[in-house]
Amino acid sequence: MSNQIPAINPSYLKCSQCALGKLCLPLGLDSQDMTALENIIEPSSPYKENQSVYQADQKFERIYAVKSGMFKTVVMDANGNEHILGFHLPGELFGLDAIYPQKYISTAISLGTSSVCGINYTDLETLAGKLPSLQRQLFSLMSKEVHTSQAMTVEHAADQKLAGFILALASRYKQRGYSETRFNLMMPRRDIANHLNMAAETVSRLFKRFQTEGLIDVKRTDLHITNIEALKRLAGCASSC
Amino acid sequence: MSNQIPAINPSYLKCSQCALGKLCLPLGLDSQDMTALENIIEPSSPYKENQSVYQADQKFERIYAVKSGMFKTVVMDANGNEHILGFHLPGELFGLDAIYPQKYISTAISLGTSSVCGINYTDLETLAGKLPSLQRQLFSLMSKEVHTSQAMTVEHAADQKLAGFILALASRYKQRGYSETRFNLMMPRRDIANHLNMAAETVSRLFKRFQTEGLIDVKRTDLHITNIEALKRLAGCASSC
DNA sequence: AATCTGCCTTGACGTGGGTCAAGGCACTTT
DNA sequence: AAAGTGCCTTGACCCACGTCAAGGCAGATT
Repeated sequence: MSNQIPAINPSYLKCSQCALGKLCLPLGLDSQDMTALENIIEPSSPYKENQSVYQADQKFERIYAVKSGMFKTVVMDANGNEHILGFHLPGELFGLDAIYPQKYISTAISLGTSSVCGINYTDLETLAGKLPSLQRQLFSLMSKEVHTSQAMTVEHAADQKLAGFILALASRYKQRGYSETRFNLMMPRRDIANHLNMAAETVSRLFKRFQTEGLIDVKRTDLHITNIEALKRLAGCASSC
Repeated sequence: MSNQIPAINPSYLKCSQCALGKLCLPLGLDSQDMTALENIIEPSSPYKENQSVYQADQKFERIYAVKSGMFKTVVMDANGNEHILGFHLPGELFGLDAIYPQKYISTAISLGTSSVCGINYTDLETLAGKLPSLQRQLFSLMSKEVHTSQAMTVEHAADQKLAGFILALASRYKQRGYSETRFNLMMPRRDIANHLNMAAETVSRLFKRFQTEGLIDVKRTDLHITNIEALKRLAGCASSC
């Protein structure tokens, strides 16, 4: 596992040329402000599967925006058990939880080939002080992050949690302009189970049950939601509506 | 339940005179910046037990800092089940999760007699753009909030969750200059259970087990931690270290 | 001082989901 | 094409914890 940012690929330099602009940090910035932001962004060339962007306990320097692919953030408890805090899709930030303690809490790992933009946090703070629209967007994204983590704690039973997880992914893919009802999970059952605090066997059995009940259609990591309304009813709407 | 801020009590006006200054929003501000912050703070006179500061779905206008007592934030799912997202101690902010959606997600309710400072969010944003130390403190507090919500998702078994909950309270009381090992829980068993997604009976049985094992000493809401190291070992340190 | 009310405790019982173990399926390596 | 590897599925079993029900205790009410 590497914790270095791979060499810069010049073709990836500009937020203004990035398809994710309208979801990511630049949301709400005019072209002049966006240029200022571009000057402090450090795009990376792709990470291969299972490479780490940063490790837990490492000194905090940058926050990261996902450019392509998917990343997971993982913590280890005192007994050596790993726990996946979350999965991060293109346009989403990670590393925000490191601001307060000034060191990374989790280790960030790529799922499949994936790339990020690194943003030096000191520079970002300084720039946010100058650009009200950037400051506003940062507060907004951090607020969203708080909400997302809280929503997860609401669901109770295993079927609710899994339904909520699927719906949260669906809604995030939809925002990004992908299909809400058909997408690739990217991560293995074991990772889903770990993230939701259940056994991989339970995920497998629930996928089967959802399929029998006509809610979804899964084959490996390829997921098709066939009855989104019923899925929302099952989830109790906590993560989604 | 009221959702009005009670009339201003002049004796509560100044952050600079507030014992919580070093924990709350003013942390890191010099006296000039603190004066600017004081001008946008709206202190409230106390809420009685079970009064609401704001209701879910209400338009977002202010974030709140706890001045005294304790508040809980509660959401209701589609099936009408309430879930307690968190408890808020003096010097802690709540309402931050409303920034992104621009409406309150939860209802905030006082536990016992408690008071808050309201802070108009638009004014706060404007001021944060002018005062780098305030902007920094806001980002830092929001990052902490993200971390807290995430930490909760790590614990797994009921005994780990309850141990983690006790330890998190202990550490927050310690930060505030109160005893780390002896404090008042403020909330009934039912609220603890709800927050941790378990039955009130389980909380009762676990309290008893912890007591038998010499970890704690509880009588109603009065809690005494008698073996904090063992409690930390049990929790797996996720919420605490 | 007696009754009421809300909260907590304790016991009995049932079940959701974890664990263990075996096998299947798809992709990789040779 | 055969063997290997990793992931997923399925079944059997069992335990932690939820649910239900009864009782205890402390503060409020009269």
